[in-house]
Amino acid sequence: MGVGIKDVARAAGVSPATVSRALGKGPVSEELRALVEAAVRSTGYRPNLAARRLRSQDSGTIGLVVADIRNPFFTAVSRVVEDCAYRAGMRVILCNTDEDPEREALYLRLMQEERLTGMIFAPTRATLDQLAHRALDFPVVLIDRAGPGGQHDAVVLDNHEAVGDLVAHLVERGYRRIGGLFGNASTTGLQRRDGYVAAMQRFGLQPDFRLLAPSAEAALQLLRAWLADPQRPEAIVASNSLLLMGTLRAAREAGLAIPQDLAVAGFDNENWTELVEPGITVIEQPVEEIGRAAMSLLFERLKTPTLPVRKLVLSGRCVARGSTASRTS
Amino acid sequence: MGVGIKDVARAAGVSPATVSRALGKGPVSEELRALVEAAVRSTGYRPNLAARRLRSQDSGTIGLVVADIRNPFFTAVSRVVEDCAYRAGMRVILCNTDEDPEREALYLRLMQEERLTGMIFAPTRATLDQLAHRALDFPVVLIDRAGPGGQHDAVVLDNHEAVGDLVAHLVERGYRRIGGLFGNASTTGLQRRDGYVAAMQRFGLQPDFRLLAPSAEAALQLLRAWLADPQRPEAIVASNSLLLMGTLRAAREAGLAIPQDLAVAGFDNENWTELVEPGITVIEQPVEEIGRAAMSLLFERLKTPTLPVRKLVLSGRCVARGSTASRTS
DNA sequence: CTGAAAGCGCTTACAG
DNA sequence: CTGAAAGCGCTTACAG
Repeated sequence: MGVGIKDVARAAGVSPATVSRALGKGPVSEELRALVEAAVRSTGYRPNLAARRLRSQDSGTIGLVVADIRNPFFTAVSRVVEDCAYRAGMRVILCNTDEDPEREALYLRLMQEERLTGMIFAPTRATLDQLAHRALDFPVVLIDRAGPGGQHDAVVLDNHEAVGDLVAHLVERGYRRIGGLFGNASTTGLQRRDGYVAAMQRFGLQPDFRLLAPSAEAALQLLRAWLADPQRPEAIVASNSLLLMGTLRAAREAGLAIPQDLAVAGFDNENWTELVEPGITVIEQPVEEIGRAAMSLLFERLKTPTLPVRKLVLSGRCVARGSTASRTS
Repeated sequence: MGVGIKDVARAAGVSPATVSRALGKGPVSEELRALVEAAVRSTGYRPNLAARRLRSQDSGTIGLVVADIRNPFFTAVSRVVEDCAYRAGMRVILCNTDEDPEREALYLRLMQEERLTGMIFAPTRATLDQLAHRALDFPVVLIDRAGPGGQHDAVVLDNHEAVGDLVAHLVERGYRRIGGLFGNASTTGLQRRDGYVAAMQRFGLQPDFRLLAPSAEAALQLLRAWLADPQRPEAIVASNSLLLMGTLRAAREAGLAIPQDLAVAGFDNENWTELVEPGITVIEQPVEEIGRAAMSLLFERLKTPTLPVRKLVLSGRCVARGSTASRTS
């Protein structure tokens, strides 16, 4: 079963080569093109992409490798990436690594076997370091996480600036003991930690932070102890939406009123941060732009492989809400 | 560039056929297998999946076609589906239709060109109706949406029961004028509408519902008028998390206290429904089980194509929260 | 513009 | 168990 290009050729009374050209960009006379199109319709022919990819040596496939599609940041980015890809006639293949370097290595192998056209990757620190040594057969654009310098194009948030905005915002409103919660698996968490420390020192304040697994549960556990401390922070800055959610849960559990007993600020302008009362002050990332920019960098790299490495650093937007209202006590 | 199976064969001193067998499940002696494995390592060989797929006539690819990956229900299901697929050595290719029948048709064609092994599909009503006529070359498992009978395996929520639980819950707590908000693009919205009407009649109450586009914005707009009506409902049941979010926004905007001025209940146990105050009463769907069951049905269908059509109807769980506390007035 | 022929990189009957 | 050969369904130089 399965009608192939030869069946179409026979039905149209032309050669398989002509069918191929009529379907692609090859030069064909209008008459033959019409014959072929009619034959395609009458036979119900559908090209076999595996054959096309093998022969043309072009998989037309973008790999998108992220920590977890359920992280809303990656959900949003993936939607943009897929729209861009389909519009360009390409497929995307998505992998969730759960921040596990072994799974990252596994999927990198898989991506090679797919003979990817290009990849968009949010690596863990461990893999980011190795990426320099490792030769991939396709261009890579890093998103969300990238080291200094680097051999790959990247589009990231200005983490230093963003967390600085958050700290400044809190200081302005009278908070001094500002604690930080940062993910320990990605460069992003560490960059935000660095930005936090720098900002605190700029204000002459004592940094006080914790690195932890980037999950709501981990944050909740850690904060149970931290918030019980008499020297507990007046405010918490959380470096992603999962940690932020854990922070909110912990505050509720401890019976702390926000912001009177504990101010809260974090990253990612999720729906719930607005719906909760009081609303949570967050840094909104330009997710759409991040996705589009990553695809643009990739396409430009494919067109001109000799381009110098480019790193796009985008600014977040501080959305101030009730969770960081001025300290009145 | 690119080392192929022939290069490995030469390095190992065996035939390409033997390399292929050693890498696959073919019968090979232990000695030759070891030679091949060493050669694979020394050459850095990675199989070309396009070639393998073409030759073996097995794409090893699952299509997952949903309305929008940003809908948390689909986000969660997609994660489960991908885990199952990768564990079985298969790839998944994801498409977002935005409930647009034209895009659904486009992606169905694409899936045929990919020579899918199988597909998991959440269709709109329009496409669901056509699916009966249309011959696909691969098995399809419907999720979230399915008609009565049907020629495809399916796993869906017991919508009738779930919405009945919600209505009963509200009635028990003293609400009578219970309005309904249902999506108009999917069978799910209509089934929940039907369940709502049936439940209201069972309690001798007057159904009062609206069908609308399944978006928070549409719900917000519609409710601006509805909630201004002096005969406005005492409670709103919303048929998915987007409509529910719009409902909450509208209530806030209108200055209505929940549940005193307006009780609210809906579908999908999103994080925010718990974090908001009061918490929102919702039907929790067994998303993990839905994803796993869909993959199981698909794999069993592939193994035994003659199996009778199976439709799995799973029950939701009613999570009662403050948004539907007993009516005190 | 068109066709005949070669070949992309594998797997799989077919012999042995 | 192993190898030589054919072929999956296309595209693309190569001639004309």
